[in-house]
Amino acid sequence: MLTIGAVARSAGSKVQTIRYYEQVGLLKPTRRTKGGQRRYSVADIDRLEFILHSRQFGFSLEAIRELLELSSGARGSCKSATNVAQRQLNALERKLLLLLEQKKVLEQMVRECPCNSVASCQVLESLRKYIDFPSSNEAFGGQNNP
Amino acid sequence: MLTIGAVARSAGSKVQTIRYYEQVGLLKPTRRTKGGQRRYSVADIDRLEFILHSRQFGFSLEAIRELLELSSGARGSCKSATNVAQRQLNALERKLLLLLEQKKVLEQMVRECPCNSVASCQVLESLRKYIDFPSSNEAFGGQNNP
DNA sequence: ATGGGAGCTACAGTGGCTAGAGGTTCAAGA
DNA sequence: TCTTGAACCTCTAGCCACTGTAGCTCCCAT
Repeated sequence: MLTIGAVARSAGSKVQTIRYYEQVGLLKPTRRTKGGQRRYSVADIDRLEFILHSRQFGFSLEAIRELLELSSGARGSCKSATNVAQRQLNALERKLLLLLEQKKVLEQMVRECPCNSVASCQVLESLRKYIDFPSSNEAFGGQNNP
Repeated sequence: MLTIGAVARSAGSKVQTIRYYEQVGLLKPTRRTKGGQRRYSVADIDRLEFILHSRQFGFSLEAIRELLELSSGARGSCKSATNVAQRQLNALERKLLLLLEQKKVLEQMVRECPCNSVASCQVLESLRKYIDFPSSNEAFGGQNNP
């Protein structure tokens, strides 16, 4: 039975994040002391770690909700979990293509800039003239960077 | 002198986005009709396109503000613009490393899953057991995915 | 009994838009 | 000139996944 602070330290997350996961229903409400403080069991901690690991792969909280349900064995199969992972992988690949393209063009911009005057700055010039690269308007659910 | 709708169509953005950029000060308030509707000059449109191009490279609105100021030639040099671009490139590279690592592990998970039973699902198993990969806590300013 | 670190709730803010409500304006056609 | 109705206007709320703060209360060691 650990306090929320101890759990946060050992899992490498923040206290607020844990409370947030409870608030949005990813973690079940834990046991509480008389005074209302949360106390965590091993099962609670396992569930939190599952969530944190999943977040590391960029799974959205919605996807994690799905994975947790599958993991608890209530319904669905391994196939469903693999589907969720595959969807994530597809999104990841689209994102990667986009970023690689960005990188390529940015590198060229920086490389080609003579850095003499603003008037002839290659970076600024490119940004003024730049025309869309192909695979731009892709959906990629909520990767955000903490 | 174009309407906001015409500008949005031709630039491939949304009307709300343009108004938003004005609201946060990236676009200067434009000329208005007697009735209060915005009308855009060529210079206004150039500025908008500069912003949209920059967004395509993942520059934050804050960075774009800086680039716009440099672009207008008020102060700063080409070197500063290149610095901004270089910073973006560095962030991009960190992000790419992270995503590539994610991809590698996700692929392995999916590949190795026998998809027979939930009990032995490789995906779920990995998420339960997974331990941090190295370069995780990197800051990468507000790439978000529209 | 007391001090203080750690917990609690509730709410506001982040970035970069996006969507909707509810009202006004503009320009083309009758 | 009048009438449509599409397009404009402002304002506000919502998205995601947290993070930070204010102003409390609790728990435990001394």
